[in-house]
Amino acid sequence: MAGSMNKVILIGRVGQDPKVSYTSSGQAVANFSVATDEGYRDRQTGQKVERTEWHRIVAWRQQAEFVGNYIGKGRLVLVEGKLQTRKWQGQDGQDRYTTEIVADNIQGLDRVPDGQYNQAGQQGGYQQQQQQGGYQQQGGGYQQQQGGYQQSPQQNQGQPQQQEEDLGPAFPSEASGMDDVPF
Amino acid sequence: MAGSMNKVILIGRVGQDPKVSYTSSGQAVANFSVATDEGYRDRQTGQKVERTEWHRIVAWRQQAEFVGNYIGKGRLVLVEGKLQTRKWQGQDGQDRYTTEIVADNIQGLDRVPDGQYNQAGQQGGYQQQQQQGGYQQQGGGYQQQQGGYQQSPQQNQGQPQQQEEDLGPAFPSEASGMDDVPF
Amino acid sequence: MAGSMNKVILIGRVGQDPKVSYTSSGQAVANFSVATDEGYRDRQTGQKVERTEWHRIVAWRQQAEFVGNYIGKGRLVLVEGKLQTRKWQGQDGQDRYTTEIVADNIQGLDRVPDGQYNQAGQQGGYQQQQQQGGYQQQGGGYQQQQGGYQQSPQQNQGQPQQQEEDLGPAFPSEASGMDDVPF
Amino acid sequence: MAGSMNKVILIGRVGQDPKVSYTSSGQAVANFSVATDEGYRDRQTGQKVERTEWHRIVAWRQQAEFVGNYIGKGRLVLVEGKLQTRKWQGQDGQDRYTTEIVADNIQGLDRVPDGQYNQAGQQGGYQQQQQQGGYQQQGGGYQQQQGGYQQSPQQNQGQPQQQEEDLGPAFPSEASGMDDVPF
DNA sequence: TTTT
DNA sequence: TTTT
Repeated sequence: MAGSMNKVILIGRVGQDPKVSYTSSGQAVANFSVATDEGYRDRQTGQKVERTEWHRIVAWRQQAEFVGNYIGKGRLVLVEGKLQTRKWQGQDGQDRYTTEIVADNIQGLDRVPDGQYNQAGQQGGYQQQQQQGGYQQQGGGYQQQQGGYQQSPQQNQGQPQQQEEDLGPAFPSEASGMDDVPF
Repeated sequence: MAGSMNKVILIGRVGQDPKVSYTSSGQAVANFSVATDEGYRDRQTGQKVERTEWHRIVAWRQQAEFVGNYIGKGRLVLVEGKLQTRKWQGQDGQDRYTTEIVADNIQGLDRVPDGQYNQAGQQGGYQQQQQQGGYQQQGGGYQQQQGGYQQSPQQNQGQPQQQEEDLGPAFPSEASGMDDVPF
Repeated sequence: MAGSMNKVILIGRVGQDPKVSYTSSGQAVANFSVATDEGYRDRQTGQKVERTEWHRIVAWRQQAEFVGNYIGKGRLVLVEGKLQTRKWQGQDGQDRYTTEIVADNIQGLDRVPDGQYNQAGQQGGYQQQQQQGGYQQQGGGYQQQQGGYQQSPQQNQGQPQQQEEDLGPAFPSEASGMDDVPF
Repeated sequence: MAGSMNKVILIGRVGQDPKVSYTSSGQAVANFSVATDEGYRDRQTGQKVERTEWHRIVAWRQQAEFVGNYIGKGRLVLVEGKLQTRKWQGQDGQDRYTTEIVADNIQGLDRVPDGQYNQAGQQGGYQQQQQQGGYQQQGGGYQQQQGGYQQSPQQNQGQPQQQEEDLGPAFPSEASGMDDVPF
């Protein structure tokens, strides 16, 4: 713990509207992806190349609520957090590993599109927020989705990241029988 | 490229002596793991818990040479770099993804153990260095592994800045002929 | 040099259009200020307070040219660099110290206002750029301003930062007899 | 507050044993300096030059206590924090400005020298700690300096989060009764 | 999957 | 001096 630092700072664009869910103990968790771009000169051709890197972001509790209310597809965001690699099991029973940035600071760096944010703090509960047009599209939470993980594995074919199952389970102990999911 | 940042800063301990190899075009590449520790208080038990996170580091060219000469198992290091997720194929033919920190700044933060570093710059070539006791354990590089890696060059299509043979499988425990590494 | 890091990362708003000048050896240098905001809760009153911190930024060469062409008052910017404290002499002959961020990475995070940027790279020299409406307001450079520093000390009274003399001399060896300037 | 980042990360050596003091409201505050080194190649002579930069660090409350107990002259430390420029008045009545890093994360990166740390947590109060050889050299706090600092409380108007007596003059060489510090 |  |  001393003599240790695990810090990530990203600025990039959000790929899809974040998924906000709730654990069985009631903790909010948000998952989304951020793209960073890098320009470099190819060493062989000498040409400029643009390269996009995708990052998986996880936010908890108040950060997750903020994400659900204010962060949507296409927004430019600042994400500060730490790296965490989590183990889960593919359908073939083999171990898979996914690395994510667990965010402790998320900020929007551009304007919230008109009509797309939520007066969350002023108006009350989460259902209310959804009706007002918050960014999050899924409020069902993992508890209600547990059945779903095993019943509809085919949903994830060819749609790597934005289905319910996209990240591997948020709480691997609560899930089993996941599809193979890339990144 | 503008409005983008992809930055990682780690301070931690090196898990095993780095592997230094050379691509077929002669580029040095070093691979090693760094552990960061985090103390936190468990929300349910209220107890302090120590958690170790392992990070995969990749360094190229001069950084790789430096790593081979000065960075060994157990050293406390600073690593600054960027996140990069790379796709590879498991033995079952399925896609796997591995996230690494591509380092552009690596520094040792403690003393080099006596007799364990190399007067690289003063004495010439790489073979010479090895004989003097540099940290790297594998100087032969991936050339010896060609049977494994060069059979499927198409795996790396669309992976800029990475030679096909540069990094190998993400989780060495699934592959033959490599040392154990911490993850 | 080893075991050392000096890193600053700022995201904030540019206070005034940057000043771009040239040293006698022809190096471009840009100076500007960036405001960061911090919200905190006052420990005594319990109220939320917004606090603005101002940072002095210096950029050299290509970064300075970029700043002159694309960065103007009010823009949201990312600045990455290192801290540097520089000594200069006030009119009373006493030493003064000014801390600046020497930037190696500057990016605009919002849109360039219409008509306010410069096709610098495509159209040629610096005079040309100015006529096309680049952000920088001063192309004279320090060489031509050396006389001015001593001839018009009164210009700076009560205008702390955006006059020619505002930063203390960029190259203290080339200047003398400066006003007392607050940052 | 949103769209804002003010972050500093330093790794360097502590210049002198930190000063730990207490504000009149009982808050601990630690002040010390950290040196970072930078090697660069002179553009004119082509020679390698080593340059040392000194940074002023301020830590509050628990961080300050930690500093008093574990951080001493010569230690290699990690400092993470934010930039803050503070205004004060020189003996000539003129405004001076000092930029400091307000630390929220301080870690020692090398071993604590034998006999030089304090079993603070295990043994109780602060006086006890001092007698056991903690690093801090000044436990009396600014109370002893009231003659100098409390005469002009109005100097600090508009300086949130800073007690009037907390930091003293920026450049101790200009003030009486303080140790030499590196800048 | 984003965006310029 | 910026901006929300």
